[in-house]
Amino acid sequence: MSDSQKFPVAAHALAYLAHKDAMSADRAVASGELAASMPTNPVVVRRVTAMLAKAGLIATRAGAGGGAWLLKNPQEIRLDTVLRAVNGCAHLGAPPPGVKGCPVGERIPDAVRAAITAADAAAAERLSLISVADLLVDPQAAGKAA
Amino acid sequence: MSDSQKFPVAAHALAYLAHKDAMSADRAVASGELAASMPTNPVVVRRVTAMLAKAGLIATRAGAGGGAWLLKNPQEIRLDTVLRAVNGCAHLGAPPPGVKGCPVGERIPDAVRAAITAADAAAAERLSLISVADLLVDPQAAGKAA
DNA sequence: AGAAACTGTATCGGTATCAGTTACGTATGG
DNA sequence: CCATACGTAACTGATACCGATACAGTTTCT
Repeated sequence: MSDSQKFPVAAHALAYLAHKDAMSADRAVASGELAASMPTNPVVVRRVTAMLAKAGLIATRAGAGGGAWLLKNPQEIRLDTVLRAVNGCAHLGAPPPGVKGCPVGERIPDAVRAAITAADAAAAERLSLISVADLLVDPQAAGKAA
Repeated sequence: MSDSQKFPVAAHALAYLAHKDAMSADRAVASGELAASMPTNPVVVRRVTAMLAKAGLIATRAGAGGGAWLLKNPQEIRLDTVLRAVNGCAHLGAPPPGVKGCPVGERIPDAVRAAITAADAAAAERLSLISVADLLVDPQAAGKAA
């Protein structure tokens, strides 16, 4: 999998909630409002917020006046957590299975897989340096965060 | 774009060429042989080797006895170069365009884009520590390379 | 109680991408 | 001349995604 917009949508939604100070049920933001700021469809937003809720980053409530709000401070929500919450990864592809019997054909896929895993971990580690709060201060802050 | 197998195929092909000591035209390896070691289709291999040739990593020659061979030593071919040669990237998705007029809705996409770019760069940097030669020594070497 | 707002989820259609295959023109070597 | 092999185009089937509609269940307000 992966040219998914889930991660960008999730990051945007969390930043929006942080900006709106949605830290409790009485300040919940509806999916329609979040969707309007992307812009995208409210259903797309709800598909993502449902995953974020399962990951414990936000809470949601149905019914009039319902919506989503943050369960943690924006400074404490790291983007690698967000990425994992929406099942995203820095997918570079999976190695082909390799061929039995050929000693080199058998081992290369494992080595390639190890390289991909290492790159994936490096991307996640970089994202762990960025918090949702960093997304609000200025467009360059996220890239500079260290 | 991007759950592509291009990067794994490219890495596998280069490692195979290195293993076969294909360092000159007279040791060229045909796409059929490369494909057989993945296994995949020869055309899939040629689509990738054509890109690697354009990037100057290998050379290819048509006709009987033709095929692909390396233009650089396996130790000198870094995996980030390979990834760029096949137009791959650690795709985490692209931010939605954002909404004009809303100050927060306008800036968040830029911040998200900066975060994604940073993660992508981190993945590439990690790959730059791994050479094609590292893929041959042992399956874990690639992950350990530093 | 009834209306209105909102979530979560199922489903469907349209679009895009990819792997694999076949086919063809071109180039190379015997 | 002919077999070999690359590069590329075209087609197919599979897969994934976004967006939209629909609906059941939940919550608030009057």
